[in-house]
Amino acid sequence: MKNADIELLTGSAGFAHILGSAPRLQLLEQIAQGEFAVEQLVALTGLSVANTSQHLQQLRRAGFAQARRDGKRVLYRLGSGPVMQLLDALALYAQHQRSELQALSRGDHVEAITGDELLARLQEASITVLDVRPAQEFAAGHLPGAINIPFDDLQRRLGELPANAEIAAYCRGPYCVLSVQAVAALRQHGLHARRLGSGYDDWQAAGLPVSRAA
Amino acid sequence: MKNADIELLTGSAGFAHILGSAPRLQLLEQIAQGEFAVEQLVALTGLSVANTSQHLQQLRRAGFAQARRDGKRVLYRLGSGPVMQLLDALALYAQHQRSELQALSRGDHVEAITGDELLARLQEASITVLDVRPAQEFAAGHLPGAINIPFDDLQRRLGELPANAEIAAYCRGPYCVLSVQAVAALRQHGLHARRLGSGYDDWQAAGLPVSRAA
DNA sequence: ATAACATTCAATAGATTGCTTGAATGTTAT
DNA sequence: ATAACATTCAAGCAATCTATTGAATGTTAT
Repeated sequence: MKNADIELLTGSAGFAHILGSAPRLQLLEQIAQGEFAVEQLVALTGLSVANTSQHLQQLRRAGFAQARRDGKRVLYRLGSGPVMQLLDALALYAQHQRSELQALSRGDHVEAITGDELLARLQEASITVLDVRPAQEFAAGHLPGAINIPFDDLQRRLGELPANAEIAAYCRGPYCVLSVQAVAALRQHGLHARRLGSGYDDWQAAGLPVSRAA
Repeated sequence: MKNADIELLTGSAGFAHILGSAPRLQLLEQIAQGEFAVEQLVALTGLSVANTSQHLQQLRRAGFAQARRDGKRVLYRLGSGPVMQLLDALALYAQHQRSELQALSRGDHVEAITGDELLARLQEASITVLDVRPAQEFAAGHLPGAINIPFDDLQRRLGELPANAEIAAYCRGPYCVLSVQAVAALRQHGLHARRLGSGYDDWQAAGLPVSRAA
């Protein structure tokens, strides 16, 4: 193994270690939504002031957070690098594991539906395909017969979905955060939803049929 | 904050904590490339047998690895969930931070190039645009005038790139792992490369011009 | 059965981390 | 200047994690 790889590896481990703490993740969740002063974060997380400050500084040293002074308070915001992507991947993984555990304990298989099975069931109209990507991406190309409800709109447009038929949700990649969250949300409302194993990109790359425009 | 969110959060922290150890990351790197017995992993990492086994079991409990028995050895492979996506995001972040530190110490700005600037410099032909996505994705649509060298081929096709002109590399998303690695590789070979701030998806979504076919 | 082997379990000492407390820094208002 | 405030620094103890050791489990070959 090359030296540079090992360096990168220990670096990665360091960053992961910083993320391996619930209080720090909670702080990151907060400052991902805007700038917050330490005092506010203390109120939101229930930690002590000094403790919060120290966590924030670990986040800052790792580049996960940036700080700027405004008067006598210090405002923290998310770092400029690909922080959200990392946090999303982490949340996605946690969600995936949790749902898999639940599935095991229920004997219920959350197995993602495959492209072939989907095509077959589309022809007999026994399944509804849901595209949770933003409307723009949907317009640029989507699976045939899919209906588009961007994830942000999902909660208030649940009524547009059939209550009894099966629903297959997808978005861009095979492990898109949105599609997993969408399936979780749909199930919470009693709908029979599964996730399409591959995302739109894979579908397209495999040469399967796509539609354009609405 | 909702209760379910906190649960997911502590879950995420747990997973991140498992990743926050260089030996474990090294083990994951190895088994990401296929199945390995404990003995082999011991040889590759230099850890003790018992220690390796314990790390592997932590990885297994967290779903990062799976094990199966083959005769008197136990073979480990990557878990079935979105493990690689998480590892990639982590490696990407580490790489990003490292290059940013280097840039700071050199006073050199690795600032990603913006779409507007790229368009302007394309018109005066003072820049070469490099698409490092797989050929299939490239064929489905790419930036005007871009040349396609998939990342896997980059090392042996370096000669196709202009030695003096500036190069802007991109792939799918704004923080695509490939484009960052590509820029790093190009710079190692003395080429003047930058990363396009947005990826192809963003470019397309912004309504900027694209070409199809080669 | 017995022996040889690969892996896992269990227990321990050493190091690291997290949270608390009290003092120090830096900023604004009086 | 002085006081009030927000944040950070520094030290200490409890809790946790790591790597090591030696024994235990399970598999194959003799």
